[in-house]
Amino acid sequence: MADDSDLHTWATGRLLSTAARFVEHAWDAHLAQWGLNHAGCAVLFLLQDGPCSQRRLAGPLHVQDQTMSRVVERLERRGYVTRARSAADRRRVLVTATDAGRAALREATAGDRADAIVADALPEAATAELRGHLVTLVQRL
Amino acid sequence: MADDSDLHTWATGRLLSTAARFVEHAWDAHLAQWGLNHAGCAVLFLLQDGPCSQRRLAGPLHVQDQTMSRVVERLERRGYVTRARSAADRRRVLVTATDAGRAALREATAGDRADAIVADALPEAATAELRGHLVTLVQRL
DNA sequence: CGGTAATGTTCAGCCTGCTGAGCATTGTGG
DNA sequence: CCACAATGCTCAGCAGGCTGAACATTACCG
Repeated sequence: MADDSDLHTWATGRLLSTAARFVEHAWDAHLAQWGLNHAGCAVLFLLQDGPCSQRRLAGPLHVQDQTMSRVVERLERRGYVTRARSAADRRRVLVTATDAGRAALREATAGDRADAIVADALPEAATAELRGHLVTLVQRL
Repeated sequence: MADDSDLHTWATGRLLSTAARFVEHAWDAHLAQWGLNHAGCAVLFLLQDGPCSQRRLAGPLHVQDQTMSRVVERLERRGYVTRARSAADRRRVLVTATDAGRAALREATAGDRADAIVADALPEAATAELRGHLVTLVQRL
């Protein structure tokens, strides 16, 4: 309790990181059932629209190419994704979700479990406000 | 722009992590001038009240002991902190800020640079709302 | 056509986080 | 007093981030 009383004196950045870590941790714990985590889950989500190069996966997620390379490698090890050099442009690596990958994504995200984590701790109106401010923050940075 | 238009469809967790990463990155870039980062900076801040065991540093920051161990080790390498086994309880490691550490903290945090990062992207009222929701989230998780 | 720039991945290395396990010290109950 | 639990820290290893640098492929321009 002594900790939380000081919470208001923290820099907003630290507050943000801590909250993000907590939510991410809870989400990862749920995804662990399928050998997934938040990063891999986001990639599988993007792959629903069809195969995609690694760079085109990294962009929307605002992550470096090098980071994406390893996330995809891990997904490949788990058998949720296949990688193949593109025939049209041999620099590109085309990432494709496997049936297992699609199934895992479907099961893991069934019932909006992702947002339930936040929804359990925050009223709906507050969540909407929070999301709005976060979107603005991301867009401006 | 195509990326940001999809931002509203993201899970709140991903939104939170991305925003946190962005703010942290900007903050780290500023702290790099003194060979610091967000983690070390928070530790130096806590040490203002005097020497402290590593566990008592990890608690308020909601971080594992193992993580704190390495953050403090890094601060020690930079000369911002000294470590010594406690005489009263030889299990404890007493961490003490050096003059250099106190000076670095003072310079790095001068002018509220930490919150300026968020303040530049978000109006004051929105920041207050955001902070309120984050505090609630952390307390409930 | 050929040199140079741009593109897309990967490798090496660092940092913060986590888990799991080990180790020394201290506290405690029989 | 001594075995056993609790405490405080460290080591090993993994994962997601980042930077910097290398590499092959492709695009472009003189």
